[in-house]
Amino acid sequence: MERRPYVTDKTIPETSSQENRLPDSSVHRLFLIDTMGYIFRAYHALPRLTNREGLSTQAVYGMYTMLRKLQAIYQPDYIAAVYDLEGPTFRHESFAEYKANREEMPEDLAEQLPHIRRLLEAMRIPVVAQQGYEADDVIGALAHQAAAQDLEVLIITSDKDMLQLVGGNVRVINPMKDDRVYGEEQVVEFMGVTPKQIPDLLALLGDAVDNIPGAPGIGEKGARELIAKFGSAESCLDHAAEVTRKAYRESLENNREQVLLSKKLATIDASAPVKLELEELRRNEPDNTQLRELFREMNFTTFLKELPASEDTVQKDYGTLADEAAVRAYFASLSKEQVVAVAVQSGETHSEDEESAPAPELSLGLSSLPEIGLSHQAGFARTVPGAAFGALKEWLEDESARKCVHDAKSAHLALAKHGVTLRGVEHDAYLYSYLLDATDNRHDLPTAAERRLGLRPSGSVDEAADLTGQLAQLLEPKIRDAALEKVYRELELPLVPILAEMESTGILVDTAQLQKLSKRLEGELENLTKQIYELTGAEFNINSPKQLSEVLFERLKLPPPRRRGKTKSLSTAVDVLEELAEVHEAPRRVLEYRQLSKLKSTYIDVLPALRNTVTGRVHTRFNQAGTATGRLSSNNPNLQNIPIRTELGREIRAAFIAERGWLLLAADYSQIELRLLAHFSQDALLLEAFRRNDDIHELTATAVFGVAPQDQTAEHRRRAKAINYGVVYGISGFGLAQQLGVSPGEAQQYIDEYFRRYEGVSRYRDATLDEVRRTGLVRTLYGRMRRIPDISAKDANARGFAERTAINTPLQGSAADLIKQAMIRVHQQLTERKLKSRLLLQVHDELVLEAPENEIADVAKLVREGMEHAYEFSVPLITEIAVGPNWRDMKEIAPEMQ
DNA sequence: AGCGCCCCGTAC
DNA sequence: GACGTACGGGGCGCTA
Repeated sequence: MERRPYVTDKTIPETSSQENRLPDSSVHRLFLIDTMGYIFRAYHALPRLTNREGLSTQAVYGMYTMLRKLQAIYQPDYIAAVYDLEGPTFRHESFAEYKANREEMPEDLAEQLPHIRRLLEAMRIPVVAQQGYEADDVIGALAHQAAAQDLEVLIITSDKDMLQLVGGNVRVINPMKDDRVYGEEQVVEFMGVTPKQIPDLLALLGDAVDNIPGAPGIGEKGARELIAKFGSAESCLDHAAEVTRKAYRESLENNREQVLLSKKLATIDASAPVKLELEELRRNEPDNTQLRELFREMNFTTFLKELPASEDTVQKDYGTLADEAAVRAYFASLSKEQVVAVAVQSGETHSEDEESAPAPELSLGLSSLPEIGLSHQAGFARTVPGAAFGALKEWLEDESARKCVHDAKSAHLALAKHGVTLRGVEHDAYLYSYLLDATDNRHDLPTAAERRLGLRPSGSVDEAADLTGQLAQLLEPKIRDAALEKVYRELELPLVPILAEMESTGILVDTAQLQKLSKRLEGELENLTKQIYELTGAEFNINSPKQLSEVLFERLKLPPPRRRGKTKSLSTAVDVLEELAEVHEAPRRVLEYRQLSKLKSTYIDVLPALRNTVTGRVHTRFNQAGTATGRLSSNNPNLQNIPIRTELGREIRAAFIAERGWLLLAADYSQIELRLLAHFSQDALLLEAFRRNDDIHELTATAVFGVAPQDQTAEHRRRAKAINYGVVYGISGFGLAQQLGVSPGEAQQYIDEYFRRYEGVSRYRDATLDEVRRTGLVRTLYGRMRRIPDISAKDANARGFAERTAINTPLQGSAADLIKQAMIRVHQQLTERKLKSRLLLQVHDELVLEAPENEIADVAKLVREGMEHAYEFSVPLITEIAVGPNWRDMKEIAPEMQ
């Protein structure tokens, strides 16, 4: 390697004296790293950092940052990471209590140590340690020998004790403080004594960390003065009588042996029997492959990007199956158990002729895998041409042909377009990735390949199959280790074809109705705009909160809200405007404008545009890997947030209609999360209430406000309902106050009373939080998991959020598990009974189906049974079923009507 | 022009 | 200063 010139002005702070600069010479340089000392300090100094599997990583991160930086600045020729070994040293022999009050190493630091060893190995930094000696002594001995050979020695440490080694060619850098180089002059400047006097200083001062006693009553300032005056600890003791200050004099006189012992303990023993083998410490080029692997595991994406591109991203040469015979031969060559990774690419080729329909195009990549769980051989993928379609279809539809895919739902949909029903999928790397880290919302193949394999795919279908196979091999054992097999096998995988079918069915939307609505709103919005301009005397963009805030609070000087947004401007949120509406007409109009404009732009004008021209229906996409709790999400369009609360909103809902001769059937779980709370907490009051089918909000109003049901007002009920749901959300006084519009103090009283009355819920809350603190994660009914790393965060805000998440996720997530199970049961029944009725939508606690009129009765019964008995709980589940021509005008079917 | 963030509002 | 989970529109500032 080319030698860099010695340290330049740029790398050494100007503030220090000339001594701070290393002499410009051809002398070789040695780094000696006080490894454990640095690790401890980095661990405590840096904010907690974890990878996506919950492993703490900040010490590894700090270590690499430090090494990278210091190596770049100082370009050492030789380097050694010095460690302590377990076991007693001569210091323990002289003083039994030495380091006796050391605390046990925190678990989340201990777990990082092996990875730091890997880091050093990957950076090819040799590790040095000597039984019976501490790192200090080993460093002392090595520094001593190296200095004798005229090497420049730089000791990397945050330990003040180590400054005693400074002198001549030996200097110290404290990377936790700055990147300054401490030579003799800086030590005197910093410590007030010479390097050689450091043990004397410590002899008086002691060291709480190492349990070295010192001379009680003598502090930093006193010790420094005494040593400066008398030169050494021994001399201080000999001249104790001359010390004027009484406390110091007596301490020196009474602690003579203790001071001498302390000095012995604080003195670094440069005679440790360790021999400097310079050649073994020569600095090497890092092993980038190992580093890449480590960074990927640690999730250090910025470091990953710095590394030179991986060699294995070069395009592999995949084979081709040229004709039907080749395809058949390929499948014939596979054993029955062989899992094959499949990647589907479905596109459309547009011919020159604009009029003709685009020709569907399908390409597949196949990669045969060794049995999942066994070691993976390099993926070998084959692209199959269209000519062999028949043979391929046969295999794809063969339930017994085991397959592995990434995003099975997309594969189903793509193949369905070509008349192929995909069967035999066992492994879905997309779902594996999601279940392993639900907090991350990107699990697509390129992202997963980059994160988990460190590969940047080029995008070919054969390569996709290869990567799919590799990912599944990597993730499947992790699924087993994390106990996620149940939720995968019983819920997520069986759900895939059901969701695919729901998406492909779509729902009918009355676009003519929406267009009429759109016209009407357009006029109303125009009116409101005019009125608002008149009322405010300004023409501005009402859609801009920033401009609106300026008009309301600067121009009109309306009373500003206490709450402001994250940016400079004051909040114009609904609760703020409602308050202002009492003193000015404009905010009222703005609220109306907002409502109309929101509904128009988000739903009314969007839905017709998203209607499929072929089916005439709207096909949402359900994301099965998009939420942290296990819920589905819906987009393009989002059909899980269609308005229901306002009259105008319900107009939109009315545009969702059934086919001629069919009806929509909607089935809702009643208060599902509160029932789950009753089940998990086993709270006596809640259990009893649900078993008797009592009104749960009424019960809470009675419990919290002490008002008998017959005396309760609507306001009592409203508050009780907010409290009940507040508990599910991980309630805080502040949040409930916000929701109810009462003071935080009052809200807190409600909460306290709630937990006093619902003892079981209170115990459940405590137990859940305790468990999260122990395990760092929560689980749902089916074992779905979510990591909560911030549960022990120092930041109270972050910790509070973690606690609320910890309470909410098992409830919301179990409700998600439950309805997924119900969907599987309902779908199973519909298929088994060969009914035409079909699932259309899932809205978290609601299923929407479309049924021919003559199937309604059967379907209502089957849906009720499928939902209410999807899982047996300590309380009954209640489903409310309603039927109608559209999603607004629905009439309930009571169970006794069936 | 495209992207990402913020504010806001819809659902459960 | 947000009691939980989402998606999305418009504004707006940042990059190009």
